[in-house]
Amino acid sequence: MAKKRQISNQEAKLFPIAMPKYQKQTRFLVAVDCIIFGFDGTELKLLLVQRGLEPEKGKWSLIGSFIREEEDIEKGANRILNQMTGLAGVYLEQLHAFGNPERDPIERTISVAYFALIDIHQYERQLNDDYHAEWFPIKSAPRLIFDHEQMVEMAKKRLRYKAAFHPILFELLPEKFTVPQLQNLYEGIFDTVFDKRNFSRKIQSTKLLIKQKDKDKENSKKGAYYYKLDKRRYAANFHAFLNFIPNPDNIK
Amino acid sequence: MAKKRQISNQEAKLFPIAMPKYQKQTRFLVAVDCIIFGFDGTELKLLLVQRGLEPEKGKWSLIGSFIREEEDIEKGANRILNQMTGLAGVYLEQLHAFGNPERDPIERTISVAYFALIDIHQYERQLNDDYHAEWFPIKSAPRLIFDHEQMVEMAKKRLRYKAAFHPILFELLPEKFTVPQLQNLYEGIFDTVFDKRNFSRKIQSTKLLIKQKDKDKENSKKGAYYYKLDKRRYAANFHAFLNFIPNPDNIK
DNA sequence: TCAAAAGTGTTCGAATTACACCCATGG
DNA sequence: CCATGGGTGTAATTCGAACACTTTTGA
Repeated sequence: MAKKRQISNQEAKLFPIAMPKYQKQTRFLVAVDCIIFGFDGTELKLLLVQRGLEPEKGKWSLIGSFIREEEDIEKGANRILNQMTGLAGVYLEQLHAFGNPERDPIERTISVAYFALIDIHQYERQLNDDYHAEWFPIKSAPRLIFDHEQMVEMAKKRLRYKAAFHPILFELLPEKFTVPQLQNLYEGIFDTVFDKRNFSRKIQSTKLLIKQKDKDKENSKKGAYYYKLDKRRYAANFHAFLNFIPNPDNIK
Repeated sequence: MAKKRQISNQEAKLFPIAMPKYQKQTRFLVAVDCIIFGFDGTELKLLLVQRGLEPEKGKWSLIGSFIREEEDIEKGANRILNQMTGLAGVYLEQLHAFGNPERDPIERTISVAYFALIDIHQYERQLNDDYHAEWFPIKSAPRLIFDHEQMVEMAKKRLRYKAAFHPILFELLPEKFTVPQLQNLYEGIFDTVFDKRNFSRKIQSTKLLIKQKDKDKENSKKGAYYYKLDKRRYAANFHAFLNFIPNPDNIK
C-alpha cells in the first residue's frame, strides 16, 4: 500500500484546523521514462537499460523510475538521467503522458515520458555501469517492454519536427565538431541526403558557428575545420525559425 | 483512502497464481484539465467553469476531472469535454503534464492538460448549463485557480505554433465561413495584421477551401463569399507545412 | 600519383512581399 | 450617392534548388 502521506508545513499553514482530502478518488502510480538520444558521429543512438525487476526482468527498457512523494516530475526525470549518465544540465523536454490502463500489466502506471539529447562522448567518460546501460543504434534497437517502443517512435518524430526549425541538434554534438559531421547528423535524423553546398551555406547563414583554427583529420586526408557553437547566439536564436530542411513536408 | 483496486480479468489471465504489486511506491491523484478554445467570429475565447468544490469553490477554473480507475487519460479528457459541451469528436491534443507537488494545496495532484478547439456555435446550441460554464475573451479572462493560468498560457503558445504551419484553426470555424472571418481569426491568434491580398492568395493556394454560391451579408453590404473546408484535402494535408504566417519568428 | 573527402559560386525558377484600385450594396 | 468592407493583379525582391570543379594530403 502507499505510504501514508505527510501533511507538509506549507499545507498545514494553509489549512491549520483540518486538512481536507479528496475522498473516493483512485490514486495511481506515476513514473517517468526517458528517451535518451546520442550521436556518435555516424548514427543516432539510444541509451537503454536491462530491467532489474519483474515483470520483464532482463528485458531492455528505457530508463525510468517511479515519481517520489514530494518530487516534481521534471526533477524526477533529471534525477534518473543523472543517475544513469552522471550528467546534469542536459537538454530535456517533456514528450507525452502515457496512460493506457493496461500499459503495465502489474499495476496501472501512468508514465510521463521525457526525451533527452546528450553528447555521447561526455557520457562515455562518466559512465556508471551498475545498471547495464547500453547504447543502441536507433535502427537496430532491441524490442522494448510495455509501450516503450511507441514512446521512442514519438520521440523520434518530435525530434525531427523540432530539428527542422530549431538548432536543437547541436545538443547532440561535442564542443568542437565539423560541418560534415553536422550534415551527417541531419541526414541521419531525416534519413535523406542533402546537397553539401546548400547545407553548408544554410548553416553558415545562421551565424551560430565559430570557425576554429584546427582541423579534424580523422575522417579525411584534407581535414575539415572544427567549429564551436556561439552560445550567446544559440541561446538567443533557439526559438527562431531557421528552416534547416529543404522539404519539411512528410515530417509528421 | 483510495478505493481498493480490482484485478482486471486480463491481469488475472496474465498472472493466474499471484498478482505481484509494486510495493512501497507512492500513488497519486491524477486529473485532466481542458483548455477549450472557441472563436466567435471576432475574438478568441476560453470556456471556463465556476468550481463546485473546495478548495477555491466559486472561483473560475478550467474544466477538469480526476482520472477514473480504468479510464485512459485521453478518454477522460473526452468525457469531461462531452459532459461540458455536449460535443464529441472535437479536436483534442495533449498539452503537458503538470506535476508541481504544491499545485493543489489539498493533496498532490498530477494534472495532464489537453487543449480542445471547438466551433463555438455548435456549443451554444448544445449547452448544458448545470456547471456554470461561461465563455471569456482570452484577453479578459478572470483569475484562475492553481496553475491553470500557466496552462492557458502554454496552450496559447502551442496553438500559435501549430497554427503557423498547419491548418488547425479551421477547427474553430463553423461549417461555412468567409475569408475575412478566417483572416480575423489568424490576426487574433497572432495579434497582428496581414495584407488581405497576400493572405487571400496564400489561403487559396492551399486548395483547402471550396467556394460556395451564397454570401455572408452580416458584416458588409457587398457581402463575402462563404467557403467550406474540403475535408478530404484537409485530412490529407493536415501535417503538411503550409506556411501561413509571414514571419514565423517570435512565435515561441 | 591518385583516391577520398572538403570546400566553394552561379544560375534559374518559385515564393514572398509590398502596394492601389474597382466593386457591390444597404442605408 | 456614398461609406463600408470585399475582392483582385503586378512588379520587385528574396529565397531555395540544382548543379561541377578545385583543393588537400595520406597512403
